[in-house]
Amino acid sequence: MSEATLTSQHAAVEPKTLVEGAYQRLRRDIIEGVHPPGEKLRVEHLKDQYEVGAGTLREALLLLVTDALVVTQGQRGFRVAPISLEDFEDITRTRILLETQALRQSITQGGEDWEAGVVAAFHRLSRAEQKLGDHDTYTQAAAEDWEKRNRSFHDALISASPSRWIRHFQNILYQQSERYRRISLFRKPVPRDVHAEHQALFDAALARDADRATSILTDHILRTLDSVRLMPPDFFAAQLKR
Amino acid sequence: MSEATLTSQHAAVEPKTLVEGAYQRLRRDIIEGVHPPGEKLRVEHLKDQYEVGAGTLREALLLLVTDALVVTQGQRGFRVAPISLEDFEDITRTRILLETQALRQSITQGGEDWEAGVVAAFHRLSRAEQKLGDHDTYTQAAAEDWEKRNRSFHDALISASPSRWIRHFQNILYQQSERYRRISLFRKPVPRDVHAEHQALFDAALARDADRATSILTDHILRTLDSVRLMPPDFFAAQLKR
DNA sequence: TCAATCTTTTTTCTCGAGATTTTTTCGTCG
DNA sequence: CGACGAAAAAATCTCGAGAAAAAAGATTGA
Repeated sequence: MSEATLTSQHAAVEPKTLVEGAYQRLRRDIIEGVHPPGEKLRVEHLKDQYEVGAGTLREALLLLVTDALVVTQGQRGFRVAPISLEDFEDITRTRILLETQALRQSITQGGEDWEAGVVAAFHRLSRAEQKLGDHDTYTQAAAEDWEKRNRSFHDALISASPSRWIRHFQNILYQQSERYRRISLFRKPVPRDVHAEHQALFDAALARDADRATSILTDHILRTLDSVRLMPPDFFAAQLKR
Repeated sequence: MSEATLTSQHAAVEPKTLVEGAYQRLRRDIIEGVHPPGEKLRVEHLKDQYEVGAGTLREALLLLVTDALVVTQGQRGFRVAPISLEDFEDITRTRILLETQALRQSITQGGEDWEAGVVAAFHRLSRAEQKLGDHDTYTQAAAEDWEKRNRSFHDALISASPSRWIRHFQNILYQQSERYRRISLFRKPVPRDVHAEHQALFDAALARDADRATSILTDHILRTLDSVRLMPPDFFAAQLKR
C-alpha cells in the first residue's frame, strides 16, 4: 500500500533518510517552542546544530512548510510560523468543523475494530491522567506521555472516518494547536477536569450517540481556547523578527 | 503583512527563485496531466527538462508535497500522486464541507468590497461562458480562460471568510479536483448548463440567502462528481507504476 | 542629527560530484 | 523452466563550494 500518500505526519516512523531525521527533530523543537514563533531559521547555523549538510537542512525546512510550521518567502530564507490569538481561534474553529464531522462518520460507520481501538486508547489515557492526578508522581515525562496518549485517543475516535483528507487536515491542525498549548500552558499541569470530559466523550461515542458526542467534542476543543485567551495581552506581540 | 504565511498556493506570483519557477511549471504540468498520476518523477531526467540543477529540482518536488500533488517515500524518490474514484469522492465531499462553511461566513460577514469582487468575477466568468457557448469561437485558449475565471469566481465568493485555514485547505482541494477534471473531461466543452448554476449561486449570494446559496453550491460541486463517475471503469486502473 | 549612498559582511540560493541505496540484469543451480 | 543470488546499472541522497542576493555597517553631505 502506498501508505505515504497522505499523512506523512507524525507517527514514530523510523527516519529512512537524513532529511526525514532532521525534519522530525526540527518539527519537535518547533512544537515544543525551542524555536519560538517568528524566529529566523538560518541554514548555516542549524546545519551544525542538527549535524547535516546545508542542502539537507533546506529540504527538511521545505518539508516543514507542508505542516505550516515554517514559512518561506522568496529570497529571504525560512522562519518559524508566527502565532496570534486570531490564528488560534481560526485553528480551533476549523478543527471543530473537521473533527466533529470525522467523529460523526466514525460513530456511524465504525466497526468492532474501531470500538476496540477507542477502548484501548481511552484506557491508556485514563492511566496517564491518573498519574497526573497524583501530584507525587507528576513529572515532565508523565506530561509528555499524557500528550501522546491524548492525541492517540483523539486519533482513535476519528480513525473510522473514511475521509483521508479530513484526517490529513485534522493532523495538521492538531499539530498546530499542540504548539499553542505547549507554548502557552508551558508545562503547567492540565488544569480543568479533563478526565471527566474524556469519559463523557468516550461514553457517547461507544453509545453511538453522534449528536451528543460531537457536542461534547466541540466544548472540549473550545475549552482549550480559554487557556490561551488567559495569556497576558502582550504575549503574542513578543515575536522575534530578526 | 506576512502574506506568505498560508496560501503559497496558486496566484500569478512572479517566481523570485529558480525553485519557485520549477515548482510552478511542475505543478501546472501535473495538473494538466503532462505528468500522469502515478508516474515516477526521476530527478536526473527532469532537471534537464526544467533546466535546473538536481538539488533545485528536488526542492521543487518537496514543495509539491505540500499540495499533495507529489508523494515521496523513504529512499525511493518521488511520484505523481495517484488518483482514484474514492479519492475524488473524498475530495468532493471535503470540499463541500469547507467551501459551504466559507461561503456562509462570507455571506454573513462580507462587506461592500466582497460584493463588488463577486459582481466583477461573475461578470468576467459570464463573458467567458458566452464565448464557450458560441461554438465558432471555441478554442483551447478560451477553455483555459474559463478555468481561470471559474476559479476566480469561486474564490471571490468565499473571499470574505475570516478563516485563513479553511481557505488554505480549500485551495489545495480545488487544485486537486482541477486535476481530476482536466484528466477526465480532457478538453471537452463544459457539458451541462453550468452558467445557470453560476447565475443562481450569484443571485443567492448577493441576496444574502446563505441556506439557498450553500445548497446550490453543494449541488454544483456534486455535479462535477458525475462527470468523473462516467469514466470507463478501468480508467483509474491505468496508472503507471514504474 | 538625520538621511542617503556606498562598502562590507552575512545569508541564501544554486550547482556538480561523490557515497548509499535501490532496482535491474544476468548467470547458475535445482 | 523457474528460482535464487550475485554483479552491474540506475537512481537517490548527501555534501561542500561558488554565485547571487539581502542585510548590516560605514561614509559622506546637508
